[in-house]
Amino acid sequence: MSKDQAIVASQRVADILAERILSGDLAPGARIKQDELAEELETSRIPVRDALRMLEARGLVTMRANAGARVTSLTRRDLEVSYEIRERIEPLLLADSVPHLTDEDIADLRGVMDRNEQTDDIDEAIALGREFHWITYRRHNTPLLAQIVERVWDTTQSYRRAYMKLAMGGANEGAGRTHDIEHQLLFDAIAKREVETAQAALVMHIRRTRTALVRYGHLLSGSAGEAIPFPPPVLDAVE
Amino acid sequence: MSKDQAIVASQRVADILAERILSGDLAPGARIKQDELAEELETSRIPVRDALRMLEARGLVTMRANAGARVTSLTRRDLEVSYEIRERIEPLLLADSVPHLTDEDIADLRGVMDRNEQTDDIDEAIALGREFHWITYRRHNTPLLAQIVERVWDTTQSYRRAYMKLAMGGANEGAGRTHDIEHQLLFDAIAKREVETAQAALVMHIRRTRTALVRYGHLLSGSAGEAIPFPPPVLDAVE
DNA sequence: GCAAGCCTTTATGTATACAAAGGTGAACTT
DNA sequence: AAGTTCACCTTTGTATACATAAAGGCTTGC
Repeated sequence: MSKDQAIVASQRVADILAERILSGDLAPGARIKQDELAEELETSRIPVRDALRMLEARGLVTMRANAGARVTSLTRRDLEVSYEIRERIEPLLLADSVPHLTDEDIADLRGVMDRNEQTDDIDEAIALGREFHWITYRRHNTPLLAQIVERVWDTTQSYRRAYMKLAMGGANEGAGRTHDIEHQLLFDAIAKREVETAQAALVMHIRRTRTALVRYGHLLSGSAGEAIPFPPPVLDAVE
Repeated sequence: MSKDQAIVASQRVADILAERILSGDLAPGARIKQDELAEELETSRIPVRDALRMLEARGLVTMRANAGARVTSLTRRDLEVSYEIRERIEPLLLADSVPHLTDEDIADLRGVMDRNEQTDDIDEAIALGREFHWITYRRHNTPLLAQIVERVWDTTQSYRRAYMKLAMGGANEGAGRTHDIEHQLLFDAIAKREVETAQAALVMHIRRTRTALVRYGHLLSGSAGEAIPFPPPVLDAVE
């Protein structure tokens, strides 16, 4: 009873699949075959189907009857809108959480920032960035809102990674630094429990990320920007 | 081939179940047994399970391993937050749609308003109100955003109905009229393609609905307002 | 040589059957 | 009499097997 050992197969499959998608192991648009997964994870197709549906609920996977499942892919427009959504609703979540954050939470935040300064691995930086924000949301009392926010984070994570690898890879050293400074601003406001200041810092942070991402967007993709229904991946074609 | 004849069983089941939930036939918190549904709809439990997962993706159903599925129920807090979310993201969807609305769309809007004035059946008024707003969103180009908005509408619909039956039932004749006036304001702005005015009207409309709903909230529910995890329904206990 | 249609192949959708987890009620103990 | 425990029963989770639809390659005709 250490934690909650994978109780049901479908949940176990869902966890593994989610990890693969979020880690970038499976890129947006990648086809997911039920048989393959079932055999690899030594289970039947039923739990796999269940898992796919669960991930569809999280927005990570898109299914179409008789046509299989794919890792959800976004158009450039969807990606941009995702950030506009975040800009508008994450301040709500933040305000709901900040007043209840403990000193220990603040210490955790500082810890994440420290770890972030000591790494230059992009994948780790992605994970730490995510951890940072979710600590700030840790004491929320609005599961519904948190669920929506998490969904947007999930579906955009692959693109965020693609962007960062592009942006960092170039001579663009300043980008990461700006990001860190914004986190610092957010942290300071949170540490002082200044909710509105923290909200403002968060909005600025998300907005700047969006504009930066849009500026790189046309480099990332071959997409015209039209809303393409299903099969064609937009960025990061898997093959 | 009149429309799209129920192609796959799971989709058919999902459609039927969704209709029952949205119509109020199944109240929040109601238990859904796979066997029952499967037998009634003359299919096996597999498509039923699939359908439940689909509805979980839409937020209409909440599942827990080994404990069954229930119609999603919201706490008072969740309900209030839902409206705060709507207030912040629906203007985005509206702005995305209004510039592309055709004259025919405008005519449809007027038609819905007319039909609404001629009815005093609450269930029909609910449906018409929903139809009205979704016509204004009809020409959007952001499926992801629309999906999130639809989800919030879906999960709150039962509560909206419960509130309206309470509010209208009383001597509160003015509530419905206010609602209609707000729709009229929104319509006028849209007809003139004044996006920002329309957004302002929409925000006002949602905000007023929220405050009205909160004012009645304590009458509707026995809930203390705490976020209750799973089984206990909050409003509209089914038995 | 190219295009179109049929056929094979492959993957998904569904049914039946069995295993296992949860909840409920009754009986027994304190 | 009240609380607790155990067993049964209900309901969900999973595996195997079969049906069906989509996709791609082959053939055939022009």
